[in-house]
Amino acid sequence: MTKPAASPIDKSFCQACTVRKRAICADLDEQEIAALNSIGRQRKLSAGEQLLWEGEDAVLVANVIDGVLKLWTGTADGRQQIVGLVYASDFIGRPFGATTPYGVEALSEANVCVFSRKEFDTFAREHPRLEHKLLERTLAELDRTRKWMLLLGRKNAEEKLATFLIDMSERLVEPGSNPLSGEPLTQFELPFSRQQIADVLGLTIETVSRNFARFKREGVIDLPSRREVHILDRAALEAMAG
Amino acid sequence: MTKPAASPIDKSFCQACTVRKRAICADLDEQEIAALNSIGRQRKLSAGEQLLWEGEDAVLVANVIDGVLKLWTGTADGRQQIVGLVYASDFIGRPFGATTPYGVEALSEANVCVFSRKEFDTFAREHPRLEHKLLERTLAELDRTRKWMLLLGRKNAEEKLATFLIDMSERLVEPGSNPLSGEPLTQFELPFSRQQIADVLGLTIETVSRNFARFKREGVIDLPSRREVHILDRAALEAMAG
DNA sequence: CGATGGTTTGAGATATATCAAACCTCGTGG
DNA sequence: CCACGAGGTTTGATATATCTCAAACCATCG
Repeated sequence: MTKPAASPIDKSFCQACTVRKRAICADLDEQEIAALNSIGRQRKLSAGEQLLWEGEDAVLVANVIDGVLKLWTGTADGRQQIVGLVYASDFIGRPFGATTPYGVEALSEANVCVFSRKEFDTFAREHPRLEHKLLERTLAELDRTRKWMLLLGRKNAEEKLATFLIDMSERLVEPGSNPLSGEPLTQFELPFSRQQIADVLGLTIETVSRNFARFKREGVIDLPSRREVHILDRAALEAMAG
Repeated sequence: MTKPAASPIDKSFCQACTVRKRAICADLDEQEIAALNSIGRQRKLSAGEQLLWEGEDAVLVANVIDGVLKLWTGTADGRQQIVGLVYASDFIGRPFGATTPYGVEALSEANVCVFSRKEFDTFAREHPRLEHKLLERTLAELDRTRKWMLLLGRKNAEEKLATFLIDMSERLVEPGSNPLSGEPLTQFELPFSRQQIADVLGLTIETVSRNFARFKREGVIDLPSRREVHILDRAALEAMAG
């Protein structure tokens, strides 16, 4: 009903959206969705394409429809740290803030549902249910981020990589299956290069590579190709994660 | 007006609260404050006292009235990582969550304004302005935490300590003066032991101590006593922070 | 096929951890 | 008032995990 075809997104878009029930829009009714619809537009990103730059004006926010993106910062001399990974149904950007606090770059091909930050802010303030969803998500993300600080500050390379693999096996479940309730995967394809894994874990590419090799040698995992991982002995891996 | 003396906190309490204008309660009107008042109570913590334990049921949330507290996690074998520091007007605890994700311990004597988590959740859901404040605060905290990941993952000991000292000089401003608009301090007393600094930075106590000594030897800072710091050459310190 | 970019493997350097002892500081009790 | 003890801190000597530099390797794509 309601809006004409002038709407930036086909009005059937949100209804067809694969993450509709899991993203922050989940609690909105038809009318609210239509209103949100009218200020959003879909955008396709190719692997390696950057959506937001650290320090620039916070012009837009977005929902991830599919694909994987990294949030990153770095030092002046080029060292990089990945400070977050976002998957389908996750939210991107900095609402209620003037500047973007970190860069956002697609690691795989990705589709995102983009909003002007200011328009989104206004909409959010008028829709407490949306703000509540956003709050729950932000609180969960903060918990996850703080847990990662233990890894960065106190774990050694072996523990870091083991933790990373466990984490991936739990997060790379198919978008179809319900997110956290299911079983973790025993085999999966990493959407990251070795360098990106190093930038997540605060290690060098060589240390990552050597530990992968060792895990394989010890029979804990198998590596059929560069990006495929089979977990052969999950208990051992969990023990290594510390 | 409204409530009788049976209220857990004297109804004049919130009005007299020193963080009233800076905490998440800031946007509430008199009536709302009174309602919040009726579910909260003040509690005094002595240095070293733990308010929340990681993994336990999330029973309470709180506002910090004064003092400094640490948020921390650790590994099974006792390594510890401080994942956050909270000061006057900051919010503590995990609303809308079943378990407490990290321990909370007072580093100095502290006063906190405590609420049952469930009652607070209910109140928050009925008061979007409060939820909005909480959202803004959580988003800011997430930004700060992610910035700290760069320090933990990619900075060396010198850069870590320099960054820490700069950060402290900006955050330990008197509760009276307005929080972030003012000048950073050139001298201050750290509310942390060397071990706690090490646990913030992901270093050992010896490495922290050696770098303090070196900074002093190089004339960048002075250390009149164990916990006092004078910044003698802020520009140099900022350059070292990377 | 040959070039290219990412990855693995190796040898060596180095920052930080570890282990250990000496050193303050401050409160307590003789 | 001083000696003592305890906890935290500093300093030193050594070990080691991880980084750095460099070369070989491999997959992919024209």
